[in-house]
Amino acid sequence: MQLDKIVSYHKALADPTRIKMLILLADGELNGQVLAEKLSVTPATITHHAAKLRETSLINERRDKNTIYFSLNDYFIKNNANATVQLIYRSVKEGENMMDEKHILVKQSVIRNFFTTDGKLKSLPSQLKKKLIVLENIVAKLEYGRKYSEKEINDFIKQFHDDFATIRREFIMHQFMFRENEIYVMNPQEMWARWETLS
Amino acid sequence: MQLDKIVSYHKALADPTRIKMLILLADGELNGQVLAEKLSVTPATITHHAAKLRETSLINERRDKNTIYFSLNDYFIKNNANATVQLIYRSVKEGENMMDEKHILVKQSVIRNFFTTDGKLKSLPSQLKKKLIVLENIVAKLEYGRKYSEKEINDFIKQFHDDFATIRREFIMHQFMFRENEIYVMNPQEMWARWETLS
DNA sequence: TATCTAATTAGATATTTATTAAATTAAATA
DNA sequence: TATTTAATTTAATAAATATCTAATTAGATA
Repeated sequence: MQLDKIVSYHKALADPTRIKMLILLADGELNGQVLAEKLSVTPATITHHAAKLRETSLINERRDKNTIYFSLNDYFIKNNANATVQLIYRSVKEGENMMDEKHILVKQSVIRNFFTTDGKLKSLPSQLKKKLIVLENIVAKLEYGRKYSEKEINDFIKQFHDDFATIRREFIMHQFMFRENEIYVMNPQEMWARWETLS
Repeated sequence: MQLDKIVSYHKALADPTRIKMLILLADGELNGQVLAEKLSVTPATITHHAAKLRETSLINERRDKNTIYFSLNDYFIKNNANATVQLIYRSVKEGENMMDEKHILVKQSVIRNFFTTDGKLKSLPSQLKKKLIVLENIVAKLEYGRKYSEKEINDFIKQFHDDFATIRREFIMHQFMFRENEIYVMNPQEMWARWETLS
């Protein structure tokens, strides 16, 4: 029954250590030892919490040799443009009242670092959070509601970067756009959800 | 610190009795005795849970003589347009109650009208509410968590209707599924945020 | 093979919390 | 005033859970 899923979901987020884990992971993947160190708990405690977060699909895991790297589940980022995610993205280690301005500064800094002065994209950041800022900055220049052909999208992206195929794929993967029958449209939710999440 | 607020918020929603209370209150205000009766707990338990919901501003109270009526907090309604609230409201808007079977009849009626006896879709309803019922009924037959190629999705849909392209687009548009890089997956939220499946 | 490292499991403990019965409070009414 | 009704508080209990230490597992490497 879906009631249990709702309760499990909120239980997963109803613990300060787990929220802190998510905040740390929002900055990039980390393994158990490092999480334990940063949160001042033992690795066993991390295992315990990771299990809870995994059960509700909030994190992913990747194994490299005998180290397991945890990361935020993209789903979580995409579908939770609410206060919790805002906290996870803003709060972090800095002071709390600076968060709003701080985040805008971060965003401006990312844009400054990854775009040339005449608006071309130098390269796509590998860090998820920065990548989303870059993609958002590009997609925001599309006309909302308009349908684009694949060629139009390619031409549009080429204004910013030659590798239009990669960026077009990122739009779809991160749901900045939908594609159907070779026609591309912006995700309508994009207009507010993404902004809430990132700004 | 803001972290505590977030944790408290999720703790408040991390209990089945409290979620049920909110679902009941979404239908209109109720007093403690009635809530206790409907939820099969004692009034003392309602007092306990009401305190938790009040602490996180999820409910309001109104006194009339010596009866206290609880209701959902407007703030909660307006500022929590997330899956949990949507579920709480959806269940009410459809005249649905956890103990009530009326919504199942509505769904069965739609399914009877739009599907043939051997499970084929006659046509896609134009009315949104009915369309969602139909789409839900189809998508529920997919394996949760499995990744499907475009061809697999097409073949799957063709079991129900020839116009797989339209239906596939509807899946994406209404976010019953995600597509990433030619691979389709069910929206994980589907598991609990949308209507419960028939079967 | 033996050893090292990261992660998990098992067991124990302390804390939180959901629930109830019983006592108490607060307000209305006969 | 005495009674009734709804809600709360109190005290007790049971269940869940967060955390730790110690032991164990799984992989990689010397």
